[in-house]
Amino acid sequence: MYFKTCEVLLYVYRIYTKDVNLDYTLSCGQVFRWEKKDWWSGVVNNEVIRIKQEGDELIIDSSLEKKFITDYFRLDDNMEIIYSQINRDRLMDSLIIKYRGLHLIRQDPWECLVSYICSSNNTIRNITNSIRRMSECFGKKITKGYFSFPSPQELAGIDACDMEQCKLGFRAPYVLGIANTIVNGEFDLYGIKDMSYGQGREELVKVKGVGNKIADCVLLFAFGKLESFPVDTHIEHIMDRFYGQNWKDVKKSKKREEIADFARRYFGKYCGYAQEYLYMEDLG
DNA sequence: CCCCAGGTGTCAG
DNA sequence: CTGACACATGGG
Repeated sequence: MYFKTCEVLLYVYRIYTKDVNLDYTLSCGQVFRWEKKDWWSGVVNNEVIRIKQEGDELIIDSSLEKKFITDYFRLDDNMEIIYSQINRDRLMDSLIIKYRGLHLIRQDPWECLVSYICSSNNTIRNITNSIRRMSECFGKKITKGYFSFPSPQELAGIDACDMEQCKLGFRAPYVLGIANTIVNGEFDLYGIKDMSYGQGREELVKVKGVGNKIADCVLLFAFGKLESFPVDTHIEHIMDRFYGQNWKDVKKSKKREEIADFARRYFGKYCGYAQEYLYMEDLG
């Protein structure tokens, strides 16, 4: 079904789903460019998407087709199997009940990488504002108030002075540096898609500004490596609280890696999903 | 003034 | 190899 408005061809269609909760999915902190009014609206793949949920169906207003939306929101994930695998104790059982339908999202690798570079020692509010400013300053205008996220090419030539308005602070040189290494062919970000979790991580941590945690975020949120378990302050906090006896003798500098390894053993190959439910819970 | 925020690079010991 | 510290920006 389609109709014409403001000289732009808009398509509205529905997707029937099971075990999807759009509000949890878009507000759990994994993405930074979605906003909820009546509908959720965001920019993905240089297009505006408006979407809302009515019961078990998603109503989508976008020129992006159903296949893209299904892939982006991982609507084909078999949540019954994933839940049964990660549901190892009372805590996860209660989180699955509480946040049922929270899906991981399959983000664009470049936008995801830059977003999580911005996340280091920062607040979600500041991250969101920086990403919005980068889009407004260096992306392309799509429609009123909506800008694409700037490509590596669009950021590669930019002078550090012109980046200051985006308020990335000490992270700006990392972002500009990575954009340049991608454009000149030194770093093949998109090639990581075909690598194993371990190989991809090795490649990502070679990048200046990317450590284990940011690498794990990109591997989970962009490349769909569900065995990735990013450990940040929130995850460390909640994991200490419920499973802390398992690493009480581990040195502080090794602790986050130990937590991630424990989670892989404990929650299994879909532990990335467990991570997002734990993160949601610790956000409060 | 202090502290902290989806961490990471760097540098003495 | 380990721990301490700086790194911009914004808010409590």
